[in-house]
Amino acid sequence: MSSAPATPRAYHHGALRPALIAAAVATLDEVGPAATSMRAVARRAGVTHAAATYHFGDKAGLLTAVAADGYRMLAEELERAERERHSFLEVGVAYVHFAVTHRAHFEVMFRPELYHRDDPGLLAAAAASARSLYGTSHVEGATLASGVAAWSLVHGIATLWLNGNLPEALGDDPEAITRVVAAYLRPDHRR
Amino acid sequence: MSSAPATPRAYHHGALRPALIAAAVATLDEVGPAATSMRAVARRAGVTHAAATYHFGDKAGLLTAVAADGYRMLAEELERAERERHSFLEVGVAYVHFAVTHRAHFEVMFRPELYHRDDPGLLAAAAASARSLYGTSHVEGATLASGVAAWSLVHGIATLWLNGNLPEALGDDPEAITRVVAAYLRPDHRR
DNA sequence: CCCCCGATCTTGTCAATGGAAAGATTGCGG
DNA sequence: CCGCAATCTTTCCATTGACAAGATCGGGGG
Repeated sequence: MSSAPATPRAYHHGALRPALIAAAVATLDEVGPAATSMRAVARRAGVTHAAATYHFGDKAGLLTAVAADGYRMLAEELERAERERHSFLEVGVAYVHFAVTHRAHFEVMFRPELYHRDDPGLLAAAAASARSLYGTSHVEGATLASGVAAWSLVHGIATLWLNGNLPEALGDDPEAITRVVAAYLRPDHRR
Repeated sequence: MSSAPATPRAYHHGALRPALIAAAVATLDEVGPAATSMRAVARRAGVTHAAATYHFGDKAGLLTAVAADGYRMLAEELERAERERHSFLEVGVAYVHFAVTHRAHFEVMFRPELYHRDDPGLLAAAAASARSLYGTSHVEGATLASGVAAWSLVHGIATLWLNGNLPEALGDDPEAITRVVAAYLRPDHRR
């Protein structure tokens, strides 16, 4: 009866690909992108590093999958914020919230030298995120610039926060900081 | 007479430390921080990898020197912009200009996991940069938040530009983009 | 004047890494 | 039921960062 343990550890894992991605995210969260190695990720997933190479080609391929997942999740969170809060500011807050709660994904996403920029799946996911950020209207000129201003502001807050570069006097809640700091954007571009 | 060639290549280099830093910056500019190795930097400087280890302790030590140089140069450029242009906006433009023209320094500076954050020389240089950014007045509350807003905005523009994430419709001049985008900051916090 | 000592740089070694090649194992379709 | 392709392992190689030990140089004290 007990011929099949809880984790069969069969020769064929069955779902190694997502398991490796999860292991990569966990490792990235613990030691950061620089110190994350294919072998450590594979060890965490219980396989050899060559198994990871088989599924993703190379290290950049693995991180490409992580980045694509990140863009998908970001698009979803931004859309939900837009849908539920109906506020441009709260979309920005959601952006910072994503960066802080999904640090591994976020850091990989904005370090293009780590992954394959031309991956089709990644490009599609990134485009979806951009749509959520700028809104559904692909406008030019002033509206585009205002969207970039809002994105740059929250992106700056997120990266500076993650690197520990924001003054301590602002407190330790990045979302609250976003609300305070974003107040210095001109309000006339909000919906 | 010709016993001393142009570059003596003596056993003692004479100024290996700054030469290694320059080689590191050149390598960083060419292949990025991830692919920069101690050995490649040492090769470029014409010495063995162990020579670099002797002068900087480890790889993080070398990058600490690069980051400290970067903070010193940034502080200088920001102060000059403030002195010559008398405009808060132009200080932000100078920030983006620094990031684009000193990409190697900038990328290392804001990747703290790459260097020794507690290095005294680095801390001093970073503090000088922060002073130039926020102005000489160390105020709290609203003024601090407005300074962080301006910093976050230009930092976001700089990092997004360096990663190629800004829409192409904005053009290819990051300083011009900064002037356009920064217009969406409330003007009441400028001097 | 000369030698010694410390600063500087090299050689050699080691474990870990990414990648590639080749082989082992498995399960599925014909 | 069998062959075959997908999946995973083993093995190997060049490179890297770090460390230890040795070689070389230069300047100051005797």
